[in-house]
Amino acid sequence: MKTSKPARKANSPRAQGTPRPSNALLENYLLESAPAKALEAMKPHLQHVPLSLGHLIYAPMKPIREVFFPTAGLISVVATMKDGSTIEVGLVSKDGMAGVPLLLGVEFMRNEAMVQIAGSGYTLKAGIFTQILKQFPEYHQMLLRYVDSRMSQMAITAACNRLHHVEERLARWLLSVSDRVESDSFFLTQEFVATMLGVRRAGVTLAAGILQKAGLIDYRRGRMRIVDRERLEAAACECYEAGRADLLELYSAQGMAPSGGARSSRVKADAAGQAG
Amino acid sequence: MKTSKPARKANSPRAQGTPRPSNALLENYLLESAPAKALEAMKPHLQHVPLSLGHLIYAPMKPIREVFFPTAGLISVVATMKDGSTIEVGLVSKDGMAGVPLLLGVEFMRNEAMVQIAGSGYTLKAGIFTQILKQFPEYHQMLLRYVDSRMSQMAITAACNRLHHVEERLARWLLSVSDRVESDSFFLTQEFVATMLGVRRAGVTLAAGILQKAGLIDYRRGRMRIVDRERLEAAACECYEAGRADLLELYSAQGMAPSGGARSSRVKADAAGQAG
DNA sequence: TCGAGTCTGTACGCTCGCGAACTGAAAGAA
DNA sequence: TTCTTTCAGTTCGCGAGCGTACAGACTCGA
Repeated sequence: MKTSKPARKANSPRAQGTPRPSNALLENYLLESAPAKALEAMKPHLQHVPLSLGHLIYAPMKPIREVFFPTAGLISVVATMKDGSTIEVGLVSKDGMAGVPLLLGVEFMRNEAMVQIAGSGYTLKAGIFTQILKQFPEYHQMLLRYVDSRMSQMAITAACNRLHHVEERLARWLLSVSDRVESDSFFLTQEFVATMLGVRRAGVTLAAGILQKAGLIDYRRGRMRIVDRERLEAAACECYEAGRADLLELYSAQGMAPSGGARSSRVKADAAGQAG
Repeated sequence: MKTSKPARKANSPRAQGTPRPSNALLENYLLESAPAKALEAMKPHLQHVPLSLGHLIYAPMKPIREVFFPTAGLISVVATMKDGSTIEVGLVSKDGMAGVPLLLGVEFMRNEAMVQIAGSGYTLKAGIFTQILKQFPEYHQMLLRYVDSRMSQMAITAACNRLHHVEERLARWLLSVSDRVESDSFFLTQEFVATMLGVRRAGVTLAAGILQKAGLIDYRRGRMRIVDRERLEAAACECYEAGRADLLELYSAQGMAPSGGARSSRVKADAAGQAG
């Protein structure tokens, strides 16, 4: 159960420092791995903007005015019921983009999307983006693979939501977030987490308390820190590994060169091992 | 609460008899609404095959050899956990296709797919299908909208799985199935339903019992019948309406001309009414 | 330094759904 | 017919998570 290799530099926010080959400065994988010409065409229209905590990126059933390529922080796609209860159905970070429906020829969002961890990102006007897709079908094709990975994550989430317990789900979720923001500590209130997991705030307190007492995480007034990643992974449900494997899949298919928690080399082996 | 118009011919499996304009003989909306040339190119390679109950269409993590366009019956995409627990993450019928990843450039399924209600459908070899997509980008684009609708359904399901109770979910699910097979009665064991909803079999018995006593459904040894659709809709969670609105969305965008439960004209109004 | 606002810990009764049985009933085969 | 198999109904104790409420603790700004 214990991996011999140092799977991840613990506690070091933004551990990677090696610049990526070509378009590394952009700090968003979907932009970085764009064909050179497509990127060139986009560049003049890319606007780097801050993503501030809680900001509503998309309102449900409203047209998509622009797409977002985060470079830091985290965007959550959230489903809201009539009675106000909510739950997360998608997670977007520097390894992805918000505004996926545009890739499928649909011009509005069905769910709302909001900034969950502050950061920054590039925006691109919907019209221009659509143009780019037409102009560079290889890029469009690349991005469609990303859609598949999002679908896959959603399928896992759908199952996880039903079949697993709060504590495991919390562990899974924290790990996923950590992977995506490439840091072991980040700002999050329990209230917020509860919204994402679709449980009571008090439920999160309880679950987080257990994880904290066990020394897996450290939680203090909005600041969350993963202390023992190994054991937190053990505490998470299988969905974490499954999701991570999917991401890796995507990365290798796209020729991306990511670094960090979601990309430790043993994942692939694990996933393959349990496939049979 | 009661609609004046006869929203649906009750108890008559396959109630529609009016042939659809052009490619109506095909009985699958995604085929029927294909551009004429694309369809022509596909036709020689389409094989009409029976879909027999329980048949495994796709195994998880295996390459997609062929895509399926059902013409009757129902295919479920199911997520299975290590411990054997399962839950449905997608529903495919004559209004859709199985093998969506191919549309996104991914050549294997992440989840398994199986026949849940016997029927029939067309198969098309993956290689040929991929060719067609390249050759007819308009058709590919059309199908991508279908992907969006599947994603949307999945998002709803993910939320529903977490936030709603067995009884409402059962009602929703039965209605969805009924819409898709275009019949108010069909064969289903409680065991099977439990698998789809991700609950115990006994849980389904209980929920189904309540619905039956209330006179909404009629359930007898594998045969399921919707008795009072109106009230069953009222018993279902909001997710049913939401999903139905999405489907309608898709149909109108694609210029499809479907008939049956999912398409009663009042749906649009309802959906629009609650959008604000 | 104090107070307002925000976030977290905890408690209590309750409901839903679980796991694990066992019984009964229907359908199909011999 | 009788036997076997499959499906449905029901029970029981149990645990997870809910809704609600309140108290404590931290933070920030006045």
